[in-house]
Amino acid sequence: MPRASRAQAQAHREQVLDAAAAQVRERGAGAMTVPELMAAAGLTHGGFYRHFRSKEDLVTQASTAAYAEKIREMEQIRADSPDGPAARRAFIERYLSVQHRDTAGRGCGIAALAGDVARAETDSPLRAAYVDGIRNMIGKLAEFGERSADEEREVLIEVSVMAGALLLARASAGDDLSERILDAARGFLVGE
Amino acid sequence: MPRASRAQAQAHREQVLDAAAAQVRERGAGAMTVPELMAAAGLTHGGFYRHFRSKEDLVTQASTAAYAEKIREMEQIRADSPDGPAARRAFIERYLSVQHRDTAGRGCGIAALAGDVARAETDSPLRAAYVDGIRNMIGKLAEFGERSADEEREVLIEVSVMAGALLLARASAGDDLSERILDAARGFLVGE
DNA sequence: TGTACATCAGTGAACGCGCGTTCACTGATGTAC
DNA sequence: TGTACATCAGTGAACGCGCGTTCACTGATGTAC
Repeated sequence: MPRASRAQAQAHREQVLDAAAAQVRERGAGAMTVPELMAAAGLTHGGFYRHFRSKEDLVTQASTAAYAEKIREMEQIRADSPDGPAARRAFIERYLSVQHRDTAGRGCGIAALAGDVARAETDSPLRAAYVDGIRNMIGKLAEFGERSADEEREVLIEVSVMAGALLLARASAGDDLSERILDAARGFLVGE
Repeated sequence: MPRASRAQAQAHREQVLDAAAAQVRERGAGAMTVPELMAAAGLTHGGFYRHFRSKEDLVTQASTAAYAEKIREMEQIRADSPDGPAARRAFIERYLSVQHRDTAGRGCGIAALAGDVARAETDSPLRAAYVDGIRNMIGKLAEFGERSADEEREVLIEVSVMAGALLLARASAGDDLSERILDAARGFLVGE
């Protein structure tokens, strides 16, 4: 396959980026490799650098794509719901489900990448993308509810409970405790 | 240094383990290297395997040590406090401080390693150690408060808020949002 | 308590491995006329 | 619309690198008598 058309090349780029967006959440940037990601588009590793400046560049783009994906999902949930509170409830119930716990690759990047970004340089593009992502998520969540004066504090607590419960549930998956964490957080956020 | 005494060897082992317990929280298991850890005890890398079966073995022991360190800290706080609720308050305030956010290497392993353990095999020793650690932490936290009937749910929510807020604050450090997350969580857990 | 010997903590060179990245090359695609 | 040529997406061998791990070796420590 010595020369693909522009449309094909663009499709390859998107396949690699999509595979990376899943892998970075599921296994982390360190565990994903260039040959493996290129193979996801049916290619060999050599052509990687016609699409991305470096692996780090791909990781940043893939993370950004992961955050954007979640925002689109939130907008979809809002569109499918009769009102804000119903959207909020639907979002939280999906977020704290066993299914979300077990499918990190398509799940919330804010939760999945928190530990990795915490270890990144303070001025790294990865962190900038993350802060953008979490701001967007907070913004969407704020749109969902009619709220009190201390709106931001409430939303920040909600996000902390959601991300915290999801991460602890993932780390303790295989033990009863995992489901109990999800249940407790769900009960707290959306009532019995 | 061709042969150290048993006492010296034991001290070396502890220095390596201690350095690993800090590194695994601060940079993750993937980013810490055998030569670097041995250098922390003033040794070269070759002797590593007289102390540990493998790097993975060290990581497991270091994680376990990190969890135990935190439990000891909780017991210390309890001993220094007049009653349970005061201990709970002191623990939470320390947990959600900027200082704890900025010193992951000596901080809570449950929060720092959640993302890594979530990606470990379901039956790995790393995960078993983690579940032990989080159970201990939950148990200690439960001892701190006089509580309602739904004690476990309350404690699980508290732990989720704490770990979640700490992780999100670390990932967004350098931005205003980081401190606002810590403040919101602290306000929620210990009142104004 | 002394002596002779076995033990074993630590050394440092070496290994195989897989990684990210580079590069000369191929040949269909895209473009200029 | 056809033709001639430049472009460039993808190939696959090769690179340097640092990793975890092994191993023959050293010589002070620990032990048996």
